[in-house]
Amino acid sequence: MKNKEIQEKRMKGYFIQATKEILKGEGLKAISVRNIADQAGYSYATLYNYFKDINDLVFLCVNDFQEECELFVSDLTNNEPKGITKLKASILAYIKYFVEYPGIFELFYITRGGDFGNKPQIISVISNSLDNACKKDWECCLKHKLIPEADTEKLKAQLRYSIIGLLSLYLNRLTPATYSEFIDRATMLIDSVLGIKPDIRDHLSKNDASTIQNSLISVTIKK
Amino acid sequence: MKNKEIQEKRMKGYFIQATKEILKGEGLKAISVRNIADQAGYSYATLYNYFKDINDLVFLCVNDFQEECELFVSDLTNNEPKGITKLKASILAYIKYFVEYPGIFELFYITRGGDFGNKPQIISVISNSLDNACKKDWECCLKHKLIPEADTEKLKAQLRYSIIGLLSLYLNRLTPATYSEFIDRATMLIDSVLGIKPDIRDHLSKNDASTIQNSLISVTIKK
DNA sequence: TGCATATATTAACACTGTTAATTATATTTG
DNA sequence: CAAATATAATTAACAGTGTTAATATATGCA
Repeated sequence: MKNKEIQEKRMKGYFIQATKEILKGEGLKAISVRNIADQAGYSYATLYNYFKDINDLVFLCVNDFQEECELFVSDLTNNEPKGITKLKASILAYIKYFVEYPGIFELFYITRGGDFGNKPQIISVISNSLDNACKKDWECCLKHKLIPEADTEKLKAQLRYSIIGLLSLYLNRLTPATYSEFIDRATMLIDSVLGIKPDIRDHLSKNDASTIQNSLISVTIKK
Repeated sequence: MKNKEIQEKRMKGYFIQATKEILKGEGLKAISVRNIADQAGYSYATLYNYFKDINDLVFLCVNDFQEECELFVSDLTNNEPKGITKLKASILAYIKYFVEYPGIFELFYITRGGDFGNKPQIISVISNSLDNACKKDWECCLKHKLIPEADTEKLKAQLRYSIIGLLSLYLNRLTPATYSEFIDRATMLIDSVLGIKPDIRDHLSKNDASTIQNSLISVTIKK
């Protein structure tokens, strides 16, 4: 029965779409079985014919949001000069995506969705979320030897963890209290992890896409 | 009326104690007004005579847990040789505290408790949680110039954020999947932030409390 | 069309936080 | 000490939550 599969996929799509809209709009706190079903135009119990529980449904949105996030990042950093500067811009854009959609941050890093053991694919997407959003930039930096290959994994890990922490404190604990202060700290954090000196060149480089800049090698922790 | 104040404080204490027990035991998911009231030996509505809502009550536990955490850290690191080694051990102990009590981690860094604007004291305790748990170690390292003073704030920030992220991924996303792997990553993270080279001395140093070791100065990002 | 199957819906259950009304308990006053 | 009052604790109720079982509706097939 091919029709059945098509219809089932369509139905799932309706619920997933509804869930995504609520998550991006009112956020995770507004997620409920009845809310989602309303938005999808069905009764709340119908949902259980297609998903085993509400977590199952909610976490299916992760893939779509990761795609959207990567688009968001590349859109926001298109004009940046390649190299460390663009890597830094991508990380900042990644941060801004989750500030714009706090519900998606909760979904990715906060909410405990019960039995994760069965969904290694989703866990993998989440764990590699930042790395994938900056994939091209890392490759570029490696290719041009702007970052020692031996350090990349350490740096990626440091960035992955510290940016989750930074966002957690800001979104969950209002620390720091203002957005501009938050962006300042984010910038400082990225700079200090990547070993970028606060420099006037940082402000000029946006309009200077000719050369690849800021080699990291000279300022990295030595082996 | 002095008696009234004493009695009120006592009553609050009963509920706070009950909340702490549940948080340390079954965790935050088991927290409910009726649950807490049961544990305290009162009816659920009685709770509202002493706390404006359940968040108000739950977040009053933060202070106690921070104290307990600092004790936990100093107990676990008493035998470590002072200096970078002890600082590192303290950070690891801090991590272990929250792995032992995931509910307290949720309370500190995850749960959104509504109107935080009115509780800057609690926010402050949370924001400075790690720094305070390692306060003496930082002071020692600074005093003996094991870490350049100019770098301390950056390093503290990096550690603060990345350890929250590390714990989030492990406790919320089971990444990595095993405890030993997690501890490995935690160790690597601390080492790479503090600039400690993986070294045999790390394993020997536990029984060598004679000297202060591992000066950071020579391996720090240069100014 | 009539029947069988699959799908959608309503009803119900056990929870949640919170408030209002009610009962029980202390305290103060005559 | 007894009665009136104030205070504290309790139960009842409401509007939510996720989930399941029973019922109603629509679909596909002979």
